[in-house]
Amino acid sequence: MISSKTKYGLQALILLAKEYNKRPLLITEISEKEYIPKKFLETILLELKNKGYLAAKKGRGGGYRLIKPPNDIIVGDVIRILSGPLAPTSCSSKTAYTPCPECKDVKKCKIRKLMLDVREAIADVLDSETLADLIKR
Amino acid sequence: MISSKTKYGLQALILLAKEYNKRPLLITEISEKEYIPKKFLETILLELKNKGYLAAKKGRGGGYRLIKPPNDIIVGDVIRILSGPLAPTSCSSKTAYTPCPECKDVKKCKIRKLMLDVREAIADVLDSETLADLIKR
DNA sequence: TTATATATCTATCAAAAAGGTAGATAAAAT
DNA sequence: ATTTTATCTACCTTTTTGATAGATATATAA
Repeated sequence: MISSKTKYGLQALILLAKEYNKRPLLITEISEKEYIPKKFLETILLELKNKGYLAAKKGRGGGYRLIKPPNDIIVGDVIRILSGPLAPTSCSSKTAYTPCPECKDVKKCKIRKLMLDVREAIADVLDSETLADLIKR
Repeated sequence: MISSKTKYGLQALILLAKEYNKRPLLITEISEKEYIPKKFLETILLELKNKGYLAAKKGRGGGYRLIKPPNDIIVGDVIRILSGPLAPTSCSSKTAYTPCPECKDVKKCKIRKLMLDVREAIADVLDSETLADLIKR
């Protein structure tokens, strides 16, 4: 299951993508439209800003906007930021590989082999989907 | 990420599958071979028994054994028992569908549509893999 | 320059889930 | 009867999730 945080982040990005190159959106605005707790949303947007996805402007006429065009934003990357690696186990992660502490022989582990397949299946979907694709669905 | 519980359960089932139609395995035995905390493993094996996957026998010469042959056991089903639905959101689950509480229109939700694809990708892998396949990897 | 509108920072907090453990009890075999 | 095993009852601790309150910094407009 993805966390509420991740879902909220995607919902916000979808709204922001629709206003790309138009006007910035306020935290309050996004919060109300999507029924996302405002203070929680604050922390999510801040994180996405710190990771280089959003620009923020304070004061009247301020708010958040997307930095990159929606078709340059890979959904898989957004989810990695908000939820961590896509892989079902750390030993099957490409971006954050670590072997299980008690694993006798990583190369022979049947569960890992299966999870590598699962990871690939998930990544195939999420890494070929941009924010622009998502909106068009 | 799958939980330790799920990983432990799969490890135990793999051992049990290798002894299918031979001898029952003791909790202690599985626990020691796979470095699984014994008391925790107890609860996992009990759950798999209650779901119809294992038979248990008390007393000397007892232990746990698989009820069904390894190629009749679908890994996806085992994971559903130990971790819950495969889908990334409840609104994208086939076996445990519930809409998000604040969702305006489930049919139009872009995130859900994406997650349905992810769910399918995961299920394609896990529901076509039996315990027998897993061991052969 | 002051007021107002906005994002940002600091510091917590509560609830739920994950990951266990202790110790008594029941049942089967010898 | 004794031993060996699973099972049940009842907790417990740590981590993660999902927040909230309140002060502060910064930008704009009057």
